Amino acid sequence: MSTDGIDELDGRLIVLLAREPRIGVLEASRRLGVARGTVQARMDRLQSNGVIRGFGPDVDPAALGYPVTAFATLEIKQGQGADVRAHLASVPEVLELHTTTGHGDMLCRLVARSNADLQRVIDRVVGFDGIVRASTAIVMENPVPLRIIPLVEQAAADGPG
Amino acid sequence: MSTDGIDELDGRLIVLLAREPRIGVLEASRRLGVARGTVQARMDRLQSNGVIRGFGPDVDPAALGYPVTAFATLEIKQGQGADVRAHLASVPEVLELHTTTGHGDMLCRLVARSNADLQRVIDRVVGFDGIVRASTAIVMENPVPLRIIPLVEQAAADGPG
DNA sequence: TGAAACACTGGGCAATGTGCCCACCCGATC
DNA sequence: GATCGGGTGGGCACATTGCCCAGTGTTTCA
Repeated sequence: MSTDGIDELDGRLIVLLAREPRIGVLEASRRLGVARGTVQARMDRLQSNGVIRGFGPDVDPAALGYPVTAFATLEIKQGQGADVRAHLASVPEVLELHTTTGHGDMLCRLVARSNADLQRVIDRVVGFDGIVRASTAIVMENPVPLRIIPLVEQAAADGPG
Repeated sequence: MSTDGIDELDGRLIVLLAREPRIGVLEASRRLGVARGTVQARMDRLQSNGVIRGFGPDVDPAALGYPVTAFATLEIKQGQGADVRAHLASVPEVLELHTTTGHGDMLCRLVARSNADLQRVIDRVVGFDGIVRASTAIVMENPVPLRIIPLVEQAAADGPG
């Protein structure tokens, strides 16, 4: 079993990678003041740990032509969960989907080309038998974009284990 | 001004990068069947475009020891927006924050070490003067993790402009 | 107390990829 | 008919990678 948690060096490495993703192993080792092999080993471990899932390109939907983001809370008909999940997964504008506690609900993140287009997306999302009701909140501002650095620093400070 | 939208080759490149983030420019050019310089130019353009924001490590909070995710809807006292934003930004467990239409609200994504720990996080989040009320939905399942590939394919199919 | 296990260091190697050139070609534009 | 933008295919020096090694300190455990 991989021990949860990261130590201080792991933390510094992840933060460094987050801030300057294109640097290589050698440069990272210079910045961190450790040997190259150490960085190599840490990165291997972090990835096989699952702490670092990958280095996918961070694509901005707005720059793709989808500047509108919204969150939709869905109420699902009993027993229709699997069908609804499959349906939502087939809609490209659904960027993520969670099932949550509360009203036996789902929460999904949507994007659209415009407010008018959002209507089309929502119609497509809710135009499915298993969905009883949907309430949508349109995002106006994003004061804190998805981030991980503060949490990494916290986790590193708390120490491994 | 950069024209919104991507063409079919951009799309294939992004999808390729998303699936195999560690491949280099040369390998990408081989896979796509184009010259290396083309890939180089496309990547430069996509990044200065803002379509690709970067290649940050994709860190899994669960593997850091924060397996619990929740979404909190916050009701804010009039005029306290800026203070609340600053307060939430100072909490590491707040991974993102949006202001939304609806009840003049905010929506934030939280993580915690456990359900019990979530209580601590929520107390910290809402223990601030400008926040009137909070309702929290704990994530049970994540049938569609944050994704971008289907949207990229859609955008590429729709063509540039 | 001794031995083994582990992580890190610092170094060396061949192979590969990178950044940066160039000349050339082609289609669209004016 | 010329120009321009984007793609091609090639070449170059240089840096980096992946992989090896032996040596060292620290911790763990018998």
